[in-house]
Amino acid sequence: MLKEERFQIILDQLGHEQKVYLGHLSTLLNVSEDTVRRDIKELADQGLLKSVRGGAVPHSPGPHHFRDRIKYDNDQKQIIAKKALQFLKDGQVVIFDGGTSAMLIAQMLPKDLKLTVITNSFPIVSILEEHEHVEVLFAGGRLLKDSFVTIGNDAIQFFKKFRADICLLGICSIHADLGVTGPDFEESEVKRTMIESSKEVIALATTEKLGTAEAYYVCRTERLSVIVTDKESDNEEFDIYRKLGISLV
Amino acid sequence: MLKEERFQIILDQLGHEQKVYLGHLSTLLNVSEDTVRRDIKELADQGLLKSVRGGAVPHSPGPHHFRDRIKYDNDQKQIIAKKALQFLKDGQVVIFDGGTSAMLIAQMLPKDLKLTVITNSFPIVSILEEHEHVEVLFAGGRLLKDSFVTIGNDAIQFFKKFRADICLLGICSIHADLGVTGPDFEESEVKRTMIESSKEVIALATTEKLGTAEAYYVCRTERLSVIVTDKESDNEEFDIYRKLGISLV
DNA sequence: TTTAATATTGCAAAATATTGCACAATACAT
DNA sequence: ATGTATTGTGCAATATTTTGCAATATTAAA
Repeated sequence: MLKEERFQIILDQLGHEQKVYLGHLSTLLNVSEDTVRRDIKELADQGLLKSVRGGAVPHSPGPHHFRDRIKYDNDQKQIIAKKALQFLKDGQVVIFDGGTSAMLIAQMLPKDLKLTVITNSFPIVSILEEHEHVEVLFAGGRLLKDSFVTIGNDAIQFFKKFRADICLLGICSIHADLGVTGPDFEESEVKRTMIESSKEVIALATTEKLGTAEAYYVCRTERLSVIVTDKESDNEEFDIYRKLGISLV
Repeated sequence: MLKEERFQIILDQLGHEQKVYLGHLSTLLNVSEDTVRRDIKELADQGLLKSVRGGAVPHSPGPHHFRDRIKYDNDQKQIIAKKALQFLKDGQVVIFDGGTSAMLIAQMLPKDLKLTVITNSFPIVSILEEHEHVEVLFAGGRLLKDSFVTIGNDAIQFFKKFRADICLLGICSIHADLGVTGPDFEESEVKRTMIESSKEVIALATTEKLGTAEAYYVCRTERLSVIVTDKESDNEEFDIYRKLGISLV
């Protein structure tokens, strides 16, 4: 097997997963772990991935300090992202929220999927840049430097112009009675508009966020069409949301 | 068998497969591995495939990452960027155009300079992210993937909202009579609006762009306050612009 | 801390590349 | 045709790269 073939396979893996393990690759490629390590090092030097202890993670071309916020060793969001992918179909218009969950979905997006993506997140743009069949519409506004999205009235007015098929909404807190809430006023304002401009809202939430609430209101729980979590959907603690007509995945 | 026949067969193989092996080709073409190696080398020189140890893989054009492209243009534009810095003062509102020249200025910007930057360029945002004292206002719109800016009506309407002190304008062509012109209609539209929204326009132009013209009109030459070039300003070919009241740097 | 997992380094064997060269095939001029 | 230059080919000697292994160092976790 050519070295280039191994490179290709490793990079392919990172297109789908958010991490690859030395041991796994070693058996998959039929070479020693040392060789895999050296391959990874070489790819890392080319900036095509990031070498980490025990394996490798994708090199996100986005702003550096944003990348650090992603916890790669935490599989929860990756599970969520993978589950959420099933809802995206060719030709849809999709609003991507600025959180890390939506970002992971963008990273896993098949390269041949044809979408129109509307977003206010810079990292998402830098990921989708490589997707030939994705048209990107970006919401202007004031740059919020710590989360790398635009906010403010301009962003809000931008989203109001659309009627998207789906909104992928990263969730801070969901409470059956109190609805969806977030910790930042302006971001919550923008999220509210994203939701208003979409037919269906798919909430991306790790289970520990269920049943909690924060200061700023985003939307009623019933507005969500689907809640994608990292746990099995037959969990009994989800029943309360099912009663509201929301499907859980 | 003709050498050209072998070339054709090798390239055909790479059309179907993602790789070819020396050994395989050697038996297939009935020549020694050395010859195959030489064939591959020749094809690689023509850029038709990529030679790798043990065989060859299709030549991937590779996504020309916008940020990388900067390294090539450097020499002249760096001079320009350095000269242009003198015009930026604390507290100003500055529109940054999407070209590489403006990008270099952003990269050289002192970290303690206090500015409000308005732009439609993603690379500029990712540079200025690290500048604590720079507030960034970003123009939304449709993403133009090859130059990494937003364009379209949304971008135009965004710029119309401001009255900036300075517009840093990357120039495609300047002609004393025909004015400033560019090769892309939509980008030129946006540039026009940037100019309308600024008190002063500082043009960033390598000298070979002076005296040339392209298809799409941007603005009259007299609208420029300053032209920053890579040559000494006492050059006689600049006189024609001085007569129009433009300072050359 | 101790312990287990992972990384790094040096090294030798195997695979592959490069080089120089002899010779064959072809082209090209006379 | 004939000789000559040019190019293409295979072979062998040599150089380089790749790879796996083992010894050692480093890191993360208990």
